Amino acid sequence: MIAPIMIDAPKLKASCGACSMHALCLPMGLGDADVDRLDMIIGLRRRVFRDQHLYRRGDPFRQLYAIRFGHFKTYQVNSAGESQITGFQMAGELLGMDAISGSHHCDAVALEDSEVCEIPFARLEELFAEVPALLRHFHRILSQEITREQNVMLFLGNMRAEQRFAVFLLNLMSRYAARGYSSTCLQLRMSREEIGNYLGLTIESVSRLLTRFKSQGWLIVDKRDITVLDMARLKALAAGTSG
Amino acid sequence: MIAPIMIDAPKLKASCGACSMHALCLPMGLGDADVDRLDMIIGLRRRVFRDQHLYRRGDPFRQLYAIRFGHFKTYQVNSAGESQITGFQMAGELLGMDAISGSHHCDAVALEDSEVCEIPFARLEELFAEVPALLRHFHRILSQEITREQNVMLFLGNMRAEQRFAVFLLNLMSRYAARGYSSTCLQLRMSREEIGNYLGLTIESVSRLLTRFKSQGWLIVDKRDITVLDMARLKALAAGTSG
DNA sequence: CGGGCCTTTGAACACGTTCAACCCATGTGG
DNA sequence: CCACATGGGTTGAACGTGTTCAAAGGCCCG
Repeated sequence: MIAPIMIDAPKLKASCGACSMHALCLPMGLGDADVDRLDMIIGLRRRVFRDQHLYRRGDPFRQLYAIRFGHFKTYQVNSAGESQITGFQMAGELLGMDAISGSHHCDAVALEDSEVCEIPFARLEELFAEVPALLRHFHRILSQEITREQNVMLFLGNMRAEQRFAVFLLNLMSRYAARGYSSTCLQLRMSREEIGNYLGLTIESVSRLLTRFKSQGWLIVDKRDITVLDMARLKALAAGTSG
Repeated sequence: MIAPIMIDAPKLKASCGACSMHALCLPMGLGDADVDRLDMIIGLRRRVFRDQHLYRRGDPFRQLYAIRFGHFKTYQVNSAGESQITGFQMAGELLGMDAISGSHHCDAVALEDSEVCEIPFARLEELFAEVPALLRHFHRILSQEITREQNVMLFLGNMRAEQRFAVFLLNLMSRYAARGYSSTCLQLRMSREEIGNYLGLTIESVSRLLTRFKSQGWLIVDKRDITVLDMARLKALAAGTSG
């Protein structure tokens, strides 16, 4: 194993106030004064290149990461070495919450060249005491992560392939929509294999689903560019109310 | 729907100091003085009879619940009305963390007559400011819940029935062991159907698995009483290292 | 004894997997 | 320039795990 040679991007101080994600991210709902206090503890920005790890299972926990831009995947590995992708994360979302118990319990890898803000947790804890609104929002984020995962269990546990895939697409759509992007077009950042892994399906099944959705006229598919033509249909599939 | 007539058990003040679960539950690791402070905010004990809801999806969030004795299941319901059990909880475990974001996102139902402590969240938040160790432990609990769920995704997403079932049994075993019970015998508190639902299998599959494990001499099965005869085998199955 | 519920067992089926071949775009070296 | 390798994706055919449907067994409690 030879570490790839790469030049670290200059590490710039991050600023929540100036960040386009501040309405979705950790400072959500804070007043200007409190955002400033948060800014003071937010650490450096860190570039993470495609396929690079942001953290690995077993790494000691020091900080959370807020995604400035780019995309990540997190995955669990079982004792037989097989992995299960547990989520895809995009700008404005927080990474590393699985590690608050002491060390990281999953791996996080960049799907494309990305940038995160490092949030030293010890300093964040200090700030919690001074900014109760921040603590409250942090608890909401943790709670939402728990609920998000329960919804993944829901589709892994009792939906058929078609329904899982529809839920997956709609979930991505709505997250991009919340970030101001089109709510009918999207560019997948992950490979078919990664989608399949996440959905508990094989790459072939995902490929067949895409082909079928396309041939039914529900989607336009061009490599990783997806356009939804029949949103109602997709929603009906996701809801399980279409036969 | 007629609400069942039942006499509410007298609501007693809960006491962490006197509770046998205090080493596993919210007060874990706190000094006596801090446990006393926690005691002051812990609300009443509440009896929840078998099949009764502790909370329902959509209920406003006011408090967390610590299980004193008994067992619960939590489940998600999709728009088609199908449900997915997302976890089984036992004494010393916390319920309601999915709701911190505002309202409950799943249902919690008692598997047997049980008792919980009500922990008013607003008062807990006040206490966080005064007892940092409590806040830190609370964050650990939330984080562990996230990791637990990721492990459920792992088996729902890429294990075969046999392996899922082995993982399920071993998980129960270890949790009972942590509570001082036998690490080879256990009494299932949930029906075959509930196990199947949790594992993403049908009741028939669960029944066949039990029969097979029994006939292979790995388990003794008598209704809901399970005794493990070949622990090594079970662990190998769970790890996926047995062919 | 009878009814209800949970569980077990059997047989046919179906969904998604597995295995294999092929496509296509990209990049590399002669 | 072509030959070739590579990685991601698609397609087809056979297979297998777990489901579905159906029936029967066991147990509790009235």
